[in-house]
Amino acid sequence: MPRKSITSYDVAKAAGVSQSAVSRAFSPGASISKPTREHILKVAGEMGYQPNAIARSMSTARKDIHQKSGMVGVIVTRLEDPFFAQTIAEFSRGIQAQGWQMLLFTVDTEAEVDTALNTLMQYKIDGAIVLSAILSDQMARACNTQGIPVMLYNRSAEGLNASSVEIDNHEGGRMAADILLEAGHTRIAFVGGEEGDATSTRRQTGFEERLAEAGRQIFRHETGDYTFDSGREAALRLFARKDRPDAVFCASDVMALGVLHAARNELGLRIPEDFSLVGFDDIPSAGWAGHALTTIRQPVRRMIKDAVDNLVESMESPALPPRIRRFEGRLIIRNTVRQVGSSSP
Amino acid sequence: MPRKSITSYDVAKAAGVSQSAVSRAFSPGASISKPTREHILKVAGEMGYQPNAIARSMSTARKDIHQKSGMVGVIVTRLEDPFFAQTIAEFSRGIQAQGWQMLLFTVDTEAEVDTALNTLMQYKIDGAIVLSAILSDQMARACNTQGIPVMLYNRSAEGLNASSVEIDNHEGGRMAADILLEAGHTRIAFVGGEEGDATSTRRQTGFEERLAEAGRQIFRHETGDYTFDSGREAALRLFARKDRPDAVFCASDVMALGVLHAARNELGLRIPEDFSLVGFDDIPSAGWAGHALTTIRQPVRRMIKDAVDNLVESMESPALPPRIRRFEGRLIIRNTVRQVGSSSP
DNA sequence: ACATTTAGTGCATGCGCATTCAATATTCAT
DNA sequence: ATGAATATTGAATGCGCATGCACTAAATGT
Repeated sequence: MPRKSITSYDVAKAAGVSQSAVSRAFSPGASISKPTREHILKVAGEMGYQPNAIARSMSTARKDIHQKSGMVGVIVTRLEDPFFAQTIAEFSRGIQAQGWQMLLFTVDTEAEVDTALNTLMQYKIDGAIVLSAILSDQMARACNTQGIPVMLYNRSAEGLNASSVEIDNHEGGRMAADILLEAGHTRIAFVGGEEGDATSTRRQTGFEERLAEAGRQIFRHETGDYTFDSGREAALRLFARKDRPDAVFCASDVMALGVLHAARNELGLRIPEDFSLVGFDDIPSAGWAGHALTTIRQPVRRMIKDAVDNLVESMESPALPPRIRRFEGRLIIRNTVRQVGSSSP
Repeated sequence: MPRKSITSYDVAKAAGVSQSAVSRAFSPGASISKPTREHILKVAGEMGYQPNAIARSMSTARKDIHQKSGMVGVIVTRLEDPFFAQTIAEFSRGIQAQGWQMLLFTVDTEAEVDTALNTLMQYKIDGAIVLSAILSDQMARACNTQGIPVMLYNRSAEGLNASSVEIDNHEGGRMAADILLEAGHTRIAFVGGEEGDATSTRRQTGFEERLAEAGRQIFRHETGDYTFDSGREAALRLFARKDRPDAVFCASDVMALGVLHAARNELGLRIPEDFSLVGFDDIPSAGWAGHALTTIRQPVRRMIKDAVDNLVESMESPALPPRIRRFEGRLIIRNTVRQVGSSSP
């Protein structure tokens, strides 16, 4: 039998003060004497009173200032993916550390982002983070109008009047090509994301650019969807033919691991003896001893700290202009690329 | 420059009706004529009006009925763990599918759960889900008083006046012992969670019980913290001595994979030739070809659907009594336990 | 045709809090 | 000690919406 919860009036009555006093007791920096505050806090504690964040949000909706809810909306796809899991975990900690709450919305396709953001905006979020997806011009403008800063993570916000934090995908692609070329590979395959996927496309472009500089081009191109299985299937297709690649670059570690497991344990191939493999992201499992995947590392911690800090700044000073930030990846050499000088298979 | 957002009054004026009419237009089942509703919806659409969920929540706080916010609080630890990532992903979809939003709170230790729940309650969540942790009696009672149903996932709510959904850990432990005994193992090690961890303890108890029935006991006991590295380190310790185990049961797949990688790739051991390995959970990567980990599967999908459905019911009918539900795990036989009849190492 | 129900609408109110304003208490400077 | 500046306090108000209530228009019954 749910009972009405305790309000500031109840506390005020019990403490023999006005409701205003109670409100002030719970507002850091408010004009109230120390003894009064302590007394109220004591009484409130005994009664188990907690200020109602919803009501607080209501009453801060004044003039033309956007009402503050203390919540940050986060929109994410494929949360089960290790890369996003890690990302969300970091975001959650970062957001909480700054005193905000995280309203999480999962979408299955990029097309749902606008709707999701709309829903979250009904909850008067103070800011939004969109992972690996982009919003429409229109939606970005709507957020702008409402004074809600938007942070795109893992995508560029160019031309959108939003902030963004991402890895330099183009340069990352170049790095991958670099090490594969250096190892002397000639039949280099690429496993990317779905047609039109911005991240994959950038990685591919950088990869091809570097290849071209060496007078080469992608030997074969397979399309996946960033899942392990899609990597596995790509491998099955790649090695089913007579003319096999001697190296594979995957647009993500998860897909690379799919290739790795399929190759070693289903096709009986050796890595790097039979072909070299390079991933992207450096998720935790890429470093597991049995994988030892050579990959391009994203400085996730730093990127997320930067994203959170920037978003918080924008939430606190709505006038701040958006900022687009690109981080450099780093090649992590492990054991899936053959050493220079080894003989070609 | 943030502008005041559009309110129902603005729409009312534009549509030539009262604010009440606008409110009714957006409330399914409210008393309003079809033409009026359609006209209002049209005008509202043109103006970009969206009802303010915060204000809506405020005004539904009536009488002694708890105010509804449309938000479900979710408290989680170790979101980066594949098991939890998958769990949260499912919960998120389930909660959204039923029209609720998810307010996510990450904690680092079980001790923070009470505080976290308290914070979430300030946001007037309509219900709470706590993953792999337990709340204090006191907190449970507080939720009860406020009419907030609590769902414990991966923990039993026995004696707590809360609902819970979990796997039968005891029986799961027995299953693991079963297959290991059947394979003829005699020096069986256990890698569990930290001292006092309820889940690990239950799995261990069931495991030992079955072992005892066969006149055996745990050969060696190692303690981990459910991370890959802790599994790896446990393996290093287990196989550093002369008297090595011939089988290892880990309280989680992640730790089992730590053991597997360390054994195969750092210690040069073969699985299952040198020792058998059994995990728990059946996370996606357990099934990867190169792992092929024999494990106890949790019917995650079903469990989460059950948890969400039950919580939603409780949120909609506050009088409903809590319900404790235990699911049965299933042994998934893959390739990390030696076949019966093979010779002992 | 008239009484009675029903549907549709607007007005007024309150949810719990922060905040402005005016009133009072306290402190400080001289 | 005494006026001025400052610190505390309470009363009153509004945030945006849902809803009880009163009232009118339409629909139904006899």
